[in-house]
Amino acid sequence: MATARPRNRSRRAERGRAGELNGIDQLDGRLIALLTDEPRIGVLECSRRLGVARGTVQARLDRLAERGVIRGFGPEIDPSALGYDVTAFVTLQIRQVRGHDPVAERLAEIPEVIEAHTITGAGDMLCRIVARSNQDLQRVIDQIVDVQGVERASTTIALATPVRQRTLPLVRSAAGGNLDSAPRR
Amino acid sequence: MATARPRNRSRRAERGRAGELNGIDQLDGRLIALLTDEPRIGVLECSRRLGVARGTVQARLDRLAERGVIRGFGPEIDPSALGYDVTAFVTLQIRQVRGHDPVAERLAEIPEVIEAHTITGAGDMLCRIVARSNQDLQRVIDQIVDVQGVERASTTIALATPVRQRTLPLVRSAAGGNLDSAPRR
DNA sequence: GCCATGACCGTACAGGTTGTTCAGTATATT
DNA sequence: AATATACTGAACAACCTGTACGGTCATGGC
Repeated sequence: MATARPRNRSRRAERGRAGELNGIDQLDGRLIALLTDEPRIGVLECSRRLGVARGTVQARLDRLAERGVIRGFGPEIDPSALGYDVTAFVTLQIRQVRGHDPVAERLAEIPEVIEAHTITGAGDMLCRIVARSNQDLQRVIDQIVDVQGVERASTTIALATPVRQRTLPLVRSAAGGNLDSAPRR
Repeated sequence: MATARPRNRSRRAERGRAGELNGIDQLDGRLIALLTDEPRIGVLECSRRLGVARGTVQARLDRLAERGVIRGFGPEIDPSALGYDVTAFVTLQIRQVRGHDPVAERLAEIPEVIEAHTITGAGDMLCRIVARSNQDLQRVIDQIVDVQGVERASTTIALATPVRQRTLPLVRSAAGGNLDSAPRR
């Protein structure tokens, strides 16, 4: 039963030289999918589930990490479990004197600012913030408005999150198709 | 040198009965901080770095996971490494016939929709989406507008992300203060 | 057609880690 | 004073990791 499993025929064609930059093949995709819903399993277990050799999984993981596709395996913290039940988006108007960066630096010092982007359109920056309550939200917003360079802030509260942050569907479509579990074993 | 290390005096006071819901003490915070910037280290290594017994780290992790503070350790995927270089925020106006949910379900079927919230204010929903290029963005937006119930979509492109999604500062302030590395050992 | 290359497989070994259990000690609560 | 909880330190077997090796196969250049 040694050579029963057919090799992936035209792998090199997909990854070899061309397409190496963004390439993600099905195995990569399945690996990511597997790790996404059972993150604590090890390399060996992955190899068993995916039906490939351990070294292969190891190599794939290394390459995915190296290419930056997998940025890390840090713990995902749920702010609401820490008492930060309110999420809001704040659009900032910024005094166009010295650009966004000094503002961003100040924003970064506010723990409740979870994320900040510079944007096109009506506003200049968009921030995601959290707070312990609507009252607390006011406090956070005040802090933001107090930042040098911020002219106006308009806030929108997130009521529900029907689609939670996710990337798997993206991986799935980048890998081309169905990433369901293992072939056998 | 057995009992040299002073115990954390008033731990029970913080966690015991009251405050148990959101409580995160400094050790929890340090543990999370540690795992955040070196996610692949194991329980044993954590215990060494934090200067506590292995069982303690294990217990803390279990409890944090159980309480939902740590949602998981899934791989963080960088969409831009997959070729999705463009990030945008789309505010949706929804025909108020049957609520948001049917719309959310449709949105969830679009891989490029990374996140979706229902919101207060001018719009009804706010989505974060990604695309391979500005052209591709048009395609994604079209898909969104095609969703039954979506009346209008106004899009804002994220140009830069000076503050990347983060939760550590939150943990730091929830745990009360400085979470820097280990005490000794 | 031949060979170098890259990806994969299967195997092997040492060393470290995990899961688990246990008794012992300190602190806060009753 | 008794009890419950949290932590320590130690022990054990089972397992996994890092690493290395030789072997196979398909691709692409010579």
